Amino acid sequence: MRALSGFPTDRIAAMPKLSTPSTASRRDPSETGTDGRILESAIALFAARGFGEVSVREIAEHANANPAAISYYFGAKEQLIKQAIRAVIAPLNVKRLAALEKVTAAPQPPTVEDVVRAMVEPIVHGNMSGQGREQHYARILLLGFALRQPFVDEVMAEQTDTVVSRFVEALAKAMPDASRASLYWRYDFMLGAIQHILLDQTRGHRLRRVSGGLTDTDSADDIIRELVAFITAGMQSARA
Amino acid sequence: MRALSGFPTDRIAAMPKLSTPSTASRRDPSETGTDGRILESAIALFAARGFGEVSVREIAEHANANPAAISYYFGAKEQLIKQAIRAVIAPLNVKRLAALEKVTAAPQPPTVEDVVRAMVEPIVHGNMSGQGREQHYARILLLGFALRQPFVDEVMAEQTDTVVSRFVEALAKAMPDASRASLYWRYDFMLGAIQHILLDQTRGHRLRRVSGGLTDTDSADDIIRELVAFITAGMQSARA
DNA sequence: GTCTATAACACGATAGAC
DNA sequence: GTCTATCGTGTTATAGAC
Repeated sequence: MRALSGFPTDRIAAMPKLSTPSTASRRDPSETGTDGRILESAIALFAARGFGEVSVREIAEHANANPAAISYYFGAKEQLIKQAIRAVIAPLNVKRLAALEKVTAAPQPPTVEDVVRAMVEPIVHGNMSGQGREQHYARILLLGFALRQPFVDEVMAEQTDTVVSRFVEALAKAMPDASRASLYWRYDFMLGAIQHILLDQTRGHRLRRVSGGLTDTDSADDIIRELVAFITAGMQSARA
Repeated sequence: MRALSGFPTDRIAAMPKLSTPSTASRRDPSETGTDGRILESAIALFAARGFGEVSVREIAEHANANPAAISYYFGAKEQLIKQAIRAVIAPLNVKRLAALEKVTAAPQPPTVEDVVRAMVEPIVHGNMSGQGREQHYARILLLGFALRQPFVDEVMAEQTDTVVSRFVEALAKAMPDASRASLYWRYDFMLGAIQHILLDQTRGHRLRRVSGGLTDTDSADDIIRELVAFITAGMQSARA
């Protein structure tokens, strides 16, 4: 029997060296150094199998590093998880906000579809590109939700709070008659729909199977087309 | 440091006694016996903290049973997880199908909203009732997705495949002009939106926080009203 | 049928040499 | 800055007494 271990919840290992001044964001790991390799391995392995199911030993091995290097660079496993979540979400947020900027820069207000596309396209393309950290977005986010630990909520809030408000603001411009409350609800529904369909790949293509092959959940174009149509219509519902 | 262990992936413990003939469904645990108490404890603890984060020792302790009793009744932890998933999904499926039956029994075809309500209301009420196994639906489902193990896909398929086809069938009656492919896509988006909003409670009421209190994610009525409006409109999108 | 006791093993973290 | 060796603790699963 192989025992799969998790991470500590009742003790926080002291972080050596790197002084962490104020916020949760410590120094970014270098791209090419040992710390960068560890982070990259951690993201890939976590995404594939889960935070608790992957041991730091295994991560070190995959990164051609020593187990002790993880403690050295990241302190405890919890910090490594936090960094992994941040490293996956951050680049996607840059793209999302850039896409939103583009559609809200014009003098005339954006359409609902413009705003929805600014959310959908970067996520779907990033998640399905097959390269880069963003390809693990849906899985890492899911694992973060599943973990249900305060430190996850912290890093999520740190990374996404401004994205939410910027998008809701843009939606309000596109739909001046909608209540702010409804826009927040619908923003959440949008994220849920996107997140869920992107996971179909890692769930044995369940939707493709039950639909008898009518849906190709490996096609980014199909997913985007269907998501945008559904969400745009949902956003503009007159009722509620 | 507390090591949080998972479950075996490379060996399946032999199942004593209970001969398991063909399918995955062994004998149902009794309601009141030791096996029933273990299952109930497992569901509650798993839902709260995750499959890998809860040990069988802890489950046994919570159920006032002996650790060995879990091996005796369920074999390995994996079987206990499987039973827990089944026990949470099954009663909800009964309610969903009953609600669907109700709206499709009439001679005239159901409206889209009728069908959407038949999906949304049982899940939201079940999940937010604060009692019964269904209250753990969203969490257990999420944890099953996160686990990404074939045996999870099996039990999910066993439990939900007929639900999908029945609902898509009903949607087709309500929207005779929509393509079957689009209905499958949209069914999946619907589930994603429902699943995601129900998790807000266990994520520190993130939506309520970012919306400045405009959204009450503890109100089943509010959630249902907003979900039904969004999904019904999304289902009827003309494009894509 | 239920429990005690334990086997066999993996984990995270770190001390200390280099 | 990196590695070896190890500590202490947790885990699942089971053998064998009752």
